[in-house]
Amino acid sequence: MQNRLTIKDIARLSGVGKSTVSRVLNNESGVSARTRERVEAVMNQHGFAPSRSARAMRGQSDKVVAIIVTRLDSLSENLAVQTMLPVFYEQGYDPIMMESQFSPEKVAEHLGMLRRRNVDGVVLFGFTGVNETLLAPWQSTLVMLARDAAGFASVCYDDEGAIQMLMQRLYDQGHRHISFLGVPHSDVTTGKRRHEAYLAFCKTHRLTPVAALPGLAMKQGYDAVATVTGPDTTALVCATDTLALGASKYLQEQRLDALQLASVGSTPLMKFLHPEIITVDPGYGKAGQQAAQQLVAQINGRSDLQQIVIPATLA
Amino acid sequence: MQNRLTIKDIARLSGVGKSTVSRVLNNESGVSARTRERVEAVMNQHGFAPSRSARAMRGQSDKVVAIIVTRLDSLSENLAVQTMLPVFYEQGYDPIMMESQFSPEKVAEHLGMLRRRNVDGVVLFGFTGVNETLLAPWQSTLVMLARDAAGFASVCYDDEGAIQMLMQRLYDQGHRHISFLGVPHSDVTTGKRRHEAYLAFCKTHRLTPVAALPGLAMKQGYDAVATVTGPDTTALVCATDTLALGASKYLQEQRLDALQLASVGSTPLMKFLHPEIITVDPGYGKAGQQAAQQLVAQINGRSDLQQIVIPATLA
DNA sequence: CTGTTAGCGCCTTCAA
DNA sequence: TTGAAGGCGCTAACAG
Repeated sequence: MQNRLTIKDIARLSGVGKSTVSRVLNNESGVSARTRERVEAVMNQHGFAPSRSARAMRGQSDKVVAIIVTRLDSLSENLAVQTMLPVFYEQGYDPIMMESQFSPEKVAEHLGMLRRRNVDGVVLFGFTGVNETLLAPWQSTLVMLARDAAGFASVCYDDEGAIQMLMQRLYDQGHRHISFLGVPHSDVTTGKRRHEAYLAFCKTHRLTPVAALPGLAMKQGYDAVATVTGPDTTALVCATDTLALGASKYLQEQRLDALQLASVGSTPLMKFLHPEIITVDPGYGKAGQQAAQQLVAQINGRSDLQQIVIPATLA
Repeated sequence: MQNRLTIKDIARLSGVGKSTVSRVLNNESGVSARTRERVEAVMNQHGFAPSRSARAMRGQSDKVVAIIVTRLDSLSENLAVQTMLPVFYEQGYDPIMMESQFSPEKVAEHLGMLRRRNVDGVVLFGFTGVNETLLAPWQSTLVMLARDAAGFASVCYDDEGAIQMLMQRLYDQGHRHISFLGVPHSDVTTGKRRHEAYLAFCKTHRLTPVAALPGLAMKQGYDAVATVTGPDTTALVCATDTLALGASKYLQEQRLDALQLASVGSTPLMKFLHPEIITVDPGYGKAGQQAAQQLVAQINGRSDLQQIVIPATLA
């Protein structure tokens, strides 16, 4: 890049010493109001911006964080990332993005690179298989999203609450034969917790649970519908919007209009394509914002490792 | 971060001078094989990684690039970003992501920040309204995607080719009343070019063009279908997958199964949800990769400003 | 081939 | 309240 100004230039231009400029730059006390004003004037006039790398070198911090999403095209994760970006920018952090593609190896690889690169912190969208020992070095500078792990800060969704809300709503509407489409228990949050919340509700309300846990993919939802719907089934709860999309396609093809779908996750796509599906918003946006704030606070040593749970809301 | 090793440490540990270590680090010639091996051994043994900020300061380059997408949840842009990330990592660049949300002001804001940050280069997903004078300072370090602009490097899709392929396919299947759903001409590529390619094909083949250019949104596609379909319409070409999704929903609701849909953009979601739609792949993945490579080449002064066009392929 | 020396832009003592 | 000097980790001259 071109000849950028340095504090030395600003110092010369405003007739003071380098250190005074530095003090002004960092809002340090011990500079007379007049001097400060003058220096600031010169800075603005020339659009001066201090060199990041030079500051980083002295301060030991690059002001860089990483966001590791599972997939760039995850609708829910997108909503979370959308809200965290502004937070990071505002705080002067450069957020670099990476994709894990649900592969623990990729995470390991990425974290290795991030460590070598001396990054300040990481937001990691959790998934089944992330090895916690791998994360150990990041304990104080990592925020996990969508999952919790002992000893790590995290921002989770209210899995139980979300399912409960959907079930209650369906129950109130008179449904008594509600099936469930979910994810295997190896996935603790989206899989186990949501399924168990479903079972718990059934038990409490004396309903007969009928569930399948095929996985996260649309196709899996599509294929599994038949296995959980019988002649008297009136409603179907899906653990994720992706599953619901798959299920919905199946129902449409089979002309099973009568079956009421419900699902966790109300993304814009879902709401447009299938406004008839009852959805609950797990609070993706809020989660992203919270995660970013939590990470920044941790980096600055202004916060303990918190385990935050975002409340769900009926959409 | 902790006490990381420096080249000075490595030098001491391997009994050579700092500059020798530096030479090894940068694969410079003029180091005896034996010395090189020894130094490399020490480096590996200690997992040494040079300080980015120090190098940046010396070299005037932070090795940081920015990717400005229009929206994080754009399916097509996601596909492109997915392929460019690995390229940047491999070349040692940190890619930071930003969202323009189709707002020229946001772009201006982001570019300003990036300039102050002294970023090395930018990949910008173009859209209607991006002010070219705004981009002037980035002329040599910017690659525009999905649009071209005089004086800038760009990677574009083959708009004419894509539409032509769809039309030809439909024509071959016997369709003679093919309508078109597109985007206003203020959008030069997705709007004007695709529409004109449609018109051109109609002219050549003596078809009567029936078109509407509502915009990019799903809802707009949904709403506009009725205006371009009559009793004898047998096919409908959509300029984007988003429009096709909207149109498809309308057709489904109206039970207009007979109408053959076709669209530019074959994203995974489309292919799952509507395999019956004829799609053409504009080459999003390839485009991302090319854009990243082009940008890196430009940054290193190894390339002129090229205007690349990605060939489309029937999916 | 290899070591020494001098900064890059900034922050941090230490004197004045 | 201020300026001068030193050094962060690295690279680029210049000597050996």
